[in-house]
Amino acid sequence: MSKTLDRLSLLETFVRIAERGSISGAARDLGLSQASASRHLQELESRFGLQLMRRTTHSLALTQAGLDLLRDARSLLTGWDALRETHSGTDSAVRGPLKVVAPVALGQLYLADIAADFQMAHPEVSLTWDLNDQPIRFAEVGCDCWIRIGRVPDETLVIREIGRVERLVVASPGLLAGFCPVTQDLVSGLPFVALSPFEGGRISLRDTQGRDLAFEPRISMATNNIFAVHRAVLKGAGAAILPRWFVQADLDNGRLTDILPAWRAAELRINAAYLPAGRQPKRLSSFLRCVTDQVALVPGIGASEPR
Amino acid sequence: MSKTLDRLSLLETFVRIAERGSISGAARDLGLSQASASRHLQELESRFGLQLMRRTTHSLALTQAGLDLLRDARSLLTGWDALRETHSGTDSAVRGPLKVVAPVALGQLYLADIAADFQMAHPEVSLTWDLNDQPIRFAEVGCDCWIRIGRVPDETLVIREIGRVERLVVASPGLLAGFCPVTQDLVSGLPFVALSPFEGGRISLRDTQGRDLAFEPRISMATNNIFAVHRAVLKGAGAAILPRWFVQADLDNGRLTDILPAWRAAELRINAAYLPAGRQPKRLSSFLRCVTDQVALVPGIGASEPR
DNA sequence: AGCGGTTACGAAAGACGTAAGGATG
DNA sequence: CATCCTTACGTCTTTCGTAACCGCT
Repeated sequence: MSKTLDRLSLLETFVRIAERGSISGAARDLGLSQASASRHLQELESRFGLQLMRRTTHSLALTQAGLDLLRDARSLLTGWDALRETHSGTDSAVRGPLKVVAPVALGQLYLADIAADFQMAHPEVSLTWDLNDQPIRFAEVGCDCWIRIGRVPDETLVIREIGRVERLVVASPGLLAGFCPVTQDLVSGLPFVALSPFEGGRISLRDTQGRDLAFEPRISMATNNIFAVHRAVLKGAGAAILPRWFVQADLDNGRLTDILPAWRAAELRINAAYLPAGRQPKRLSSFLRCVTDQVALVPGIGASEPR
Repeated sequence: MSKTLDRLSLLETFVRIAERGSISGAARDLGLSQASASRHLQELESRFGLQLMRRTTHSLALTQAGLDLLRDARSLLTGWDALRETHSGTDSAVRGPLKVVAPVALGQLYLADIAADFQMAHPEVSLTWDLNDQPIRFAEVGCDCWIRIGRVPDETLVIREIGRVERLVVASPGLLAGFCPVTQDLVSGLPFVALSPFEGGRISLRDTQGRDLAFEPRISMATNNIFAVHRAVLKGAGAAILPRWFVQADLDNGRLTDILPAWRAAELRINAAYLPAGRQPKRLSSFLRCVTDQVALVPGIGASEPR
């Protein structure tokens, strides 16, 4: 067992191997020979006295121990990165790779603009913008920041609320022809277009005075894609609960109507999650600040206090 | 500039040099030659491109940059330590050095017992138990856990409440001869022995129903030592506000009286502070758990929820 | 003069890449 | 059979300790 091999380098190699699922790939990335990368991994295993990856000739799989280590290793490396940035004599700019995972719909509209602005404000940042609504295995995926609507299913991450989604009940004027004006009683008779996952088949609303209203709508159509919901609602296939930021333009030009202006579905939190490390690299803290600030300007997204 | 020297080792050497205030001393500690330790420091400075310590031939002084780095370096090293412990194949026991700074009075009585019990429960831990009521410069001192009554003057630390000090107004039966029973009105006529720092010369009490009572007592004696207060109060030099944990025995055997049983001075928080690192080494998390649990058993110290 | 930090030098350790070996889909 | 990981080997980098050098107190 060697004594002098840089411990952080060992972790870097390990993390890269885990990300790429390949020793030779990681070696290419890091400018090492395959042999070196392989040795690094062995060295790490030998130091910890446990197997991190199970090797079958043509594939690598993290062991449970490896999976556990992966998260902590990333956290530590982030810590080093931040330390290096904070204490480098030459004032370092915001730079380096930054991988963000965000929800599809939000991420391809407003957030995409914000992300693009951020990148252009910091040209030395190399931004990876992955849109994905599914829970990700943060530790394995190697991302720096995960933006998610609603609960973040990972207790090991630091969660920070960056906004809230105001949701309202909308429908096209056509659909409403026979219902005008819509009352609380009549709304339960409307067909609804549901955006999956749709919890329990019930819609729960609350009005400005805190009163509750719940009913089980007739679902005319269900889809997991918000744009499909949108088209269906425009055509009059049903009413729907949609985020204000998504339908604001339609409300303005009259293609959709907020049919129960006093009533709102529960707000959803927009959370940003990242690894706990003593400090964050500038590119991440800067990105979070940027997103938080910009998101607050989007109609129907109440901002939370920056911390 | 070398490329392969272990980055964490560099930081370790730097931290040790800063703690010892001497390169040769640190070298001895770490089992290196003076030359190596010196080179490590130079190497670190060269990598960061700034001067960490100002050397005059016979003394070392941290520069501001060095001071800043010190804290983050410790945090990172703690992170490595925790990672190594968490992921070592051979199940690691609670072990290693642990330096705690605690308040003098609390630290030489109940807390000393708790600390001793902890050490005996974990013989492989080498415990340094420094008692000090003054604010310490955490980053420089190199301690792992700082227990302090009241506010912890360091925003970079993680604070955790481990208990609260209930304080009551006590006096010796002798002093009370002419005042028995003591009423709210009469108490302001009593001489008081003050425990410095004594805020603003005023005593503020609150009763069980939330009513306030404040007065400016005549101070017969002021000292920063709680044992001196204790002796003076026993002899009848005045009443005093003292923690319940400190006077419980005297109350039980009648040498002191809780003269206003319905009234209490504001509770003081007992806080534990430590460096933010992703995870804590077992010896620290284990110590915190032990202290929190044990402190809850001391009369007059309300425990907070463990997290 | 003594103590402590820095620099020079030779020796030893070890990390790297190349290349060969072996296993799997 | 192509790909990918591991192992062996020779080279070369780099680090280490010793020891001489230099500056303060």
